[in-house]
Amino acid sequence: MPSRALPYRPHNHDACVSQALAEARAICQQQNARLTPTRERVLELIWQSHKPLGAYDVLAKLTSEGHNAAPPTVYRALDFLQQYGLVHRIASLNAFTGCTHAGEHHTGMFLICRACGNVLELMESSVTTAIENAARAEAFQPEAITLEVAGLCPGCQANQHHE
Amino acid sequence: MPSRALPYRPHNHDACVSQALAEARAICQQQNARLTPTRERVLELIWQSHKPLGAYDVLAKLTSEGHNAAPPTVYRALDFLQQYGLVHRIASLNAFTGCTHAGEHHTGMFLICRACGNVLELMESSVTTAIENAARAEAFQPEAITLEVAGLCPGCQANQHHE
DNA sequence: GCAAGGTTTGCAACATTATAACATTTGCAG
DNA sequence: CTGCAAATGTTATAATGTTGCAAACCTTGC
Ligand SMILES: [Zn+2]
Ligand SMILES: [Zn+2]
Ligand SMILES: [Zn+2]
Ligand SMILES: [Zn+2]
Repeated sequence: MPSRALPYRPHNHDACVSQALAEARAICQQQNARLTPTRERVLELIWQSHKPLGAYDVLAKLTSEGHNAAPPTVYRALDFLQQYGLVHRIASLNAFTGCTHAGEHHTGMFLICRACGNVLELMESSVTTAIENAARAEAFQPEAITLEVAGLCPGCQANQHHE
Repeated sequence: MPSRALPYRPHNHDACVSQALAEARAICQQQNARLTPTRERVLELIWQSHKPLGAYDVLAKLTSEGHNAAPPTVYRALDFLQQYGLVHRIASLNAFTGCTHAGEHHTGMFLICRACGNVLELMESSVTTAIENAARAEAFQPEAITLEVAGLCPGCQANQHHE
């Protein structure tokens, strides 16, 4: 499996997209889930960049393509994609981003640049473990972790100096 | 400063509220911020329990008290309270909860019980540090951390067995 | 093939959460 | 008192997400 490019720097993003789509098709086939045209198109739209997309942004792109879509169309597709671990919802942005570790059963940690909007998803099992241990120390049984870090990506830190 | 009770178990919650209000008054006085009646009342309403309250829940309580309130009334008060670290917004719930470490300059970690809805705010500097280090390892400059853990609190884990 | 049953989609309406814009009032300093 | 900034009232609207039901569509067993 090819490694992922960093979202911040220019890269062959078409490769990101095609890799994500290929993985999605494989995962769905393996799990007997139907990656219907609408669902696949929504996934592809979300992967158009590394900036999370709002549900209504997706909706607008669909309708501009002539697709006869309404909010439930998008939310249902997003629900499906989340269920199979193909996209993540970023709670602090009310937006969705393609999962860069699909099929790996993980807890994502998201680095969100407040300047350029790009998101990098990390999979830091040590952080996840530390969080779970802190929860269990309070006798709390953790099930789902939302971990989102806002700040400045490397590129946007550099740009700060010029202003 | 008295220590905080765990939200899950029965406790003298009036003490939680009065402590929170006293701390809020002290913090605002110290910072020359005006804890106006509306703002103080909103803070008190949020502290009515350890379950986060939606902005419109607060609004409903205000109007039911005869207060002539509209959405901006509540959101402005909440903005103020957040700014001075007196309440936190829980992104995964679109709701607000009283800060149990007001004035301590911290990053909260929230344990959210999906069964009873209570929230416990932890201040785990080791977790925070681990997160920041993971971010910096990617040359990312972290500024704000959203860390919310959904699961089952001790009480609700026990109740699961009886069903 | 084809009927039955479950899944997916279309569609309309609605619910919830949050903000914008502008007028008015209030508190405070000079 | 006067003038200014901060806070609030008021109306409208934007942005995000859900419900309910009917139609279209697979798939599976016969
Ligand atoms: Zn890319
Ligand atoms: Zn950036
Ligand atoms: Zn309490
Ligand atoms: Zn609970």
